[in-house]
Amino acid sequence: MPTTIHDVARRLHLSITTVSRALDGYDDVAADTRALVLRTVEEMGYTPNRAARQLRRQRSDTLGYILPAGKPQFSDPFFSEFIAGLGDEVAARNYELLVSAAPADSDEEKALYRRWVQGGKVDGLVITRTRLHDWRVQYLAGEHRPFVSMERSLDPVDFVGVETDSRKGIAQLLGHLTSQGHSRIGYIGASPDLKIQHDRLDAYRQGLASANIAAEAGLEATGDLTMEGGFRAAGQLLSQAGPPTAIVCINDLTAIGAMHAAHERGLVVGRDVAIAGFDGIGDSAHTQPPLTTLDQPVYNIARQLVQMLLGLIAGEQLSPRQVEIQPTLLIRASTGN
Amino acid sequence: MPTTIHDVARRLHLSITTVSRALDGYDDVAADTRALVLRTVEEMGYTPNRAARQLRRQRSDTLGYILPAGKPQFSDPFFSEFIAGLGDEVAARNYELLVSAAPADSDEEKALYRRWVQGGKVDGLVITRTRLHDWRVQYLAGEHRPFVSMERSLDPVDFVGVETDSRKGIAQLLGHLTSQGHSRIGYIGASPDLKIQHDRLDAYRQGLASANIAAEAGLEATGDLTMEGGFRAAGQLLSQAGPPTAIVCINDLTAIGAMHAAHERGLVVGRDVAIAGFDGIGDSAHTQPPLTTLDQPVYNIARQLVQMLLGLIAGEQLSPRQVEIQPTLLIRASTGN
DNA sequence: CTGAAAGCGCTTACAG
DNA sequence: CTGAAAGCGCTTACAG
Repeated sequence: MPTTIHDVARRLHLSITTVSRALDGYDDVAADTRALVLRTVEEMGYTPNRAARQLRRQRSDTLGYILPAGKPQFSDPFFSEFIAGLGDEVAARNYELLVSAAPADSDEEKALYRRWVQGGKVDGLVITRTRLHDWRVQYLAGEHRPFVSMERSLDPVDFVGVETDSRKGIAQLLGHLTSQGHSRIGYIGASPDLKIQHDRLDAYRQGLASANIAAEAGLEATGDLTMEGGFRAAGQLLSQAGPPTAIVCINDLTAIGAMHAAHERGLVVGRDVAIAGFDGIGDSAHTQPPLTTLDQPVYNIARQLVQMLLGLIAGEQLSPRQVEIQPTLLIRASTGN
Repeated sequence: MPTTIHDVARRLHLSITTVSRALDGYDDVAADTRALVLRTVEEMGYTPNRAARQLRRQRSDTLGYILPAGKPQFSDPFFSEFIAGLGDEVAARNYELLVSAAPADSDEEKALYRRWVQGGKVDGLVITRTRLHDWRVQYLAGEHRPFVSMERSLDPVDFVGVETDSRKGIAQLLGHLTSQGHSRIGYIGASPDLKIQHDRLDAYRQGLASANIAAEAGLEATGDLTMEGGFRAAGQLLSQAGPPTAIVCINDLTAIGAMHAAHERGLVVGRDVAIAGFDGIGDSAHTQPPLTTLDQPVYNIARQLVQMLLGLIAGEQLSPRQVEIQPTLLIRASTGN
């Protein structure tokens, strides 16, 4: 049986009230008493029972994050870094992080969100891979539950969170590619429901337009944010008549898969075909050749999201409520020298 | 304010006792009453408050997992896959998974374990990256708190968990390398505190011995399970006089870093130098060249660990209490054709 | 088959 | 400066 506050109080011939107040730093406790309590608590290895505290305080001191998808997408290093950021910031603020996984827009996902919110498991939630019309956003806003999101959906909701500006970064990347002489530039995206697909495809088309290059439907392919998806989509692009000489990918995993497809066809990436990604995952520096990518500070974004969410929970007036991040173009050998 | 059991009971003119019993599937509730309760609960979107249930039942229905290390190691895909396995199995069993991260053997790590155990946050814990003498193991055993581990420590404790047999796999790998004509075979490991380092270095030496190759201290290097560490250690091995023609690495990340170091020296991996890893992370199939590795079914190991842990918590007699896993040698281009 | 009551371990007005 | 008491929302013996 773990030690309870009663055990501590009994040992010291104090009331549990005093013990509790001494621990929580109230200033109406005698300095001697507080010191005694702290010492004894340390000695006895007492930690307040979280469930009791939570029930009484009507909050859980826990944030929730539900990863999109089961196994495949999970292993995107993007998420490892993201969770690391969430975990570190949460720990620094004495909160806990509850993590689970469910396929995007599935019944499991809905059940999980409902259980966590209605069961009071979490005080707030972090959302990623936001969809254009996102059930989660509408639900959480409707329940008046604090949440922050990476990327906004189109739902008419007052968002708090971080948004990556794909537009400028991709324009910059296309500038780099056209300056290298590329004019047949393809794009591999993902499901049209995703906000990032919406933004990045749009940015790609705009970038072509401002370089006076006509868009071609045959140069746009669809993956699923995984290496496998990138591999397949690049296979299609590269095996058609008039293949692209450069491919812009929605994320790094897609790009790594695309590189693999190019290699398989005997193409030398960086010489015969240029390939670029988005995210700047750690592995992107270690591929062969190293991958040109639009680097997002994922770890720091995660920490910032936690800070914003805790601010929301504390009822602070945040400003700004939306932080815009500019990705950094890292030019590496996969798009020539 | 979320709906409580009182709201449901009031609406139905029933007692909270009956509502609770109907929901929990007790068989002494009239079929009609149960149906009514279930329907109403669905309608009102009621979910029992977890903190209250937990406090009353004296258990949390939550398992805990604390990742080793802060940022760097975290991004090992090994852990993403591992957490995915934990998450999926936990969800299937209606448990929750609490995840945090702390550097191995640090004060933060100790504080976290103590907080979770003593505060009743978790009913049981999963341990990985077990050290030869592991504080966590001793602590949890001393507190009689259920836990399972991947790899056993040398502590005199009755372990439940999964153990990968490095020996046979590495023997097999060395057989493969010597059959390719290699006799100068190096090894890149990690901290000697780690059980896997202990096992794999030992297996490497034994494998050399049984091939009648004398061990050379100069062919053994130390990394830290990251690409960076592998890169540095391989740099040392390859820049000495009489460099190895093959390198066995403690894990895949180390191997990927080592491949990078070889490339940088103008060596063609698979032709000029053979490099092999351990883990079989997804990326290992997509490196250039693809990486020979000892594949562990990480995702399934994680699921199995959860099953074992839930068995322990339920007080079942497990058999076997230790499952031994044989890794599968995947021969790919990084060790020749 | 249903309900009244106790109690899990805390925190926090309130009284002195 | 300290303590007695209420109550957070459940589950579960117990009584009928």
